[in-house]
Amino acid sequence: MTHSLSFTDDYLAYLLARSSHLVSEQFHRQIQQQGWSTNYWRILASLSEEEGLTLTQLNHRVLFKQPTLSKLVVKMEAEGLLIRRNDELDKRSVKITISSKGRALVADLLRQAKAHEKKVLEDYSEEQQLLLKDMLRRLVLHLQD
Amino acid sequence: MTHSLSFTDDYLAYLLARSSHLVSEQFHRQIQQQGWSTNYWRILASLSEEEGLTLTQLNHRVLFKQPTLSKLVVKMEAEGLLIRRNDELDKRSVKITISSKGRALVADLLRQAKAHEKKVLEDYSEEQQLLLKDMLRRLVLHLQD
DNA sequence: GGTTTTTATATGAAAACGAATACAACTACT
DNA sequence: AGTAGTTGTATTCGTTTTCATATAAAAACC
Repeated sequence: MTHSLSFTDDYLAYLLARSSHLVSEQFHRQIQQQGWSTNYWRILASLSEEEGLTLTQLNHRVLFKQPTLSKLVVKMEAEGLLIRRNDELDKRSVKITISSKGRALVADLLRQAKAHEKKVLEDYSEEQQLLLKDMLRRLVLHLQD
Repeated sequence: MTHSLSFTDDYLAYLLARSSHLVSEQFHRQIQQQGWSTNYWRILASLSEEEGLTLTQLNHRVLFKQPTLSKLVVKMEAEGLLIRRNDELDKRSVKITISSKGRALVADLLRQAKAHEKKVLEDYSEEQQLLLKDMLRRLVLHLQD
């Protein structure tokens, strides 16, 4: 005997948008109170994992529009959070690397992010957490081709 | 023997943001090619389920910022997609109802959305789909208090 | 090699957004 | 009733985002 759901309560895109929003909400406020934008956080988190990404590669991770990222990255370089340099092999490309200042900042934010996630998931068993994340990872893999 | 994951590949907020983005992406393009904004879609979809929502209630569903929704709703009224009227009981409130024009549009979009979701999930078994959605629903419930 | 097409990034004008605030109406408290 | 605090919506204005396009380099084609 299944309970009948409204469209939105059974619509995957909405469930994802809503849960994504709810999970990130408080953390984003937390970051903003420290004077940092969530865009910076996403960019730095991505850069902290891989060295010398091009703008396009970085954009693939942060999911912005290309002109948005282009401008943000210029701004962040001016603030000393990252370094842009032209690729030797492909002279159209810009390679972006996190700076030591950026690294220090992101280390702090990473700690906060982990702490926040822990709190968000505190009522979930280890198993449930793994299951949830695993399903999402598979969904991402399935869709990003 | 667990495979070691990078931070982002194991960070719930990112997995949600990424899957949300991927799932919605194509459908949003599809809507935009028909000349409609994704904001309109979200608003109309919410309105189609409940009559006479106030701006605040609607905003709770569409997850915008209040000034954004306030402006959008005025614009949409001018386009005949919805009706705004003052609440009798609480004269501060604006009650928003979908119009017949809005209803016709959303009916079409709802069909497209369902078709799109079906395609997104076509490789998933019925069971997996239920499991995924159920976990997300529970996450939303858990977080929205 | 020259031409066309595609790819990577930047830029400028226009639109959208959002923080702060204003204002009006409601609630709670005395 | 009067006052203080809260809530619901609109508006202003500076910032951010985006569409469209430019530019330059690389790739593909003939």
